[in-house]
Amino acid sequence: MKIASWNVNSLNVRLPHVQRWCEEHRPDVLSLQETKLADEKFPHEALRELGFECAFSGQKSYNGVAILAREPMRDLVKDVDGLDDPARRILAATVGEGATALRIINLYVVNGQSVGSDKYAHKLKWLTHVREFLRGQLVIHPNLAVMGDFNIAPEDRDVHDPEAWRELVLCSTPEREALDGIVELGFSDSFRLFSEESGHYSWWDYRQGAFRRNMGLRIDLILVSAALRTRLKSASIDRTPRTWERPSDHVPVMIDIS
DNA sequence: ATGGTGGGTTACCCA
Repeated sequence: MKIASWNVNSLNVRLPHVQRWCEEHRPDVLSLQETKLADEKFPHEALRELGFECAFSGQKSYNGVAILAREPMRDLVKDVDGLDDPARRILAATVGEGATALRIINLYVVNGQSVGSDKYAHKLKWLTHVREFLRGQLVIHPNLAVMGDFNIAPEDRDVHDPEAWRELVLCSTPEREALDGIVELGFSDSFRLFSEESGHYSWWDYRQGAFRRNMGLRIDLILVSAALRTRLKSASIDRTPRTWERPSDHVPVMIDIS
């Protein structure tokens, strides 16, 4: 069973990429971030033709998350206790039935703009509330995967130039501690169970030829619960869509579970 | 040196 996550930076623009990638990789579940579409504009017909059920929580212009799945989804959650946030950044859904049912939580974490800004403070507060939500979800749903654009590079080995990024937004110590606090609830960063080395990134700035020079960050993650970890067969990042015409600045990350 | 690119909308926008 393949589960993937991709910040598409406008599903309207990137729908052909999603179609192409899904035809090539056949994911069973795909979480999308930054769809930037109001729900009434969501392209569910095109995605149904690809074989997916769709759950989505969108808004015009900014943010927006969706989960595509081969099987019907239930128990959707779009808001979290304590977060009075109109931005559509969270979508939880249960895929499948019985013992193999899987809880998917799709996050588009607040970017935070710059260390010390109001948006940065909001990011840290947002992560605190999301952590409490995840703590509760983990109790109810042992087979849990939390994925998305975390807008945090977990460690220096996830950063192309750690010294240049030292204590900047996406890499600062308080952000990493907030992420650690989530992981310590009982998750594993799936990618790091299979690959230890640096140089593997999921996002490259559009500017200054950053992708060509591999000046990236690994900020798109799939966290798996302990129960799911025992079923994990692989975890990877697919750089190829970044080479396609008019790409997202992020690429898909994925796991394979038994 | 505050650039540069690419979404979105037509903005003191967001990444």
